[in-house]
Amino acid sequence: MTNKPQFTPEVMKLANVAKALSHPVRIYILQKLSKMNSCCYSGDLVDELPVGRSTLSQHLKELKYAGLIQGEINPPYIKYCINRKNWNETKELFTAFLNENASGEMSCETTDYLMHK
Amino acid sequence: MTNKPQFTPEVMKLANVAKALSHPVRIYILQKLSKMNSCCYSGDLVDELPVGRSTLSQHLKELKYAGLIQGEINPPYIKYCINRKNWNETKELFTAFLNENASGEMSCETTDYLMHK
DNA sequence: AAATCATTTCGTAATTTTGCGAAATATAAA
DNA sequence: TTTATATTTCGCAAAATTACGAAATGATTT
Repeated sequence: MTNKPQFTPEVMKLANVAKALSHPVRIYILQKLSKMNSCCYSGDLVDELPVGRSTLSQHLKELKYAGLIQGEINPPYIKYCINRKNWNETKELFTAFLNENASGEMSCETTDYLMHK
Repeated sequence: MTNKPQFTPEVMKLANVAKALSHPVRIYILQKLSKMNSCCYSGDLVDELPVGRSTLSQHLKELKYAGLIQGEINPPYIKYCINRKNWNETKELFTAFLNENASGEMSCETTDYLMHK
């Protein structure tokens, strides 16, 4: 049996956040909420997006489940805004992931120590 | 008819890259290839990951399709490494996305200009 | 020419995601 | 109390993702 290790928590976190970001509707919402640093309502968003109300609601639910946004009930509206704390954590997680490489310019073409023949 | 605009190319790019990153196997591969700034073979990876050879091959194909890695045929091996150019573009794209917010600490609790009542 | 080797492609099954409209919920207004 | 409003949940269908083993590919060794 070859050993088949599990993924580290960091790898799982990155993959899960990436999944939450993997739909244009959800990117749009996060971009809007983080850029303006403000909040908005499902009803405002539905006019700007090519999906229906129930579909939008599902995307908001997913973002909420992923911890990236939070909803504040303000009847009959629900005000959504960025979850600042988790958003900042996500920022750090991704920044670390994207900048892991040694700064050197070593590339495939210049490294042949793995070339078999 | 309420106007239902399409997504900007930037939003689509972000969503597509996020989709490519949305599986732990693919995060693991990218982490390894970018961190070491080196290359590796499908056969080396299969022992480190809890998936079979054909499944791993599919994940590599997806990463290649997304432009994040490239394969160099070196029979009977195929050497995979990061696509440096696209990886750097991705880095910039995500960094911009994650840092779009005005640096202020304004939060949901302090912005009530949208509060209805 | 036959056997071997690393890898991919194919066919298929199980699961997840996405999307919609109808119905439900919960509050405010008439 | 009825009506209207904003939003979600439900039930369902279509499409995409994930995974596997078997077969194919393409080059090398025997």
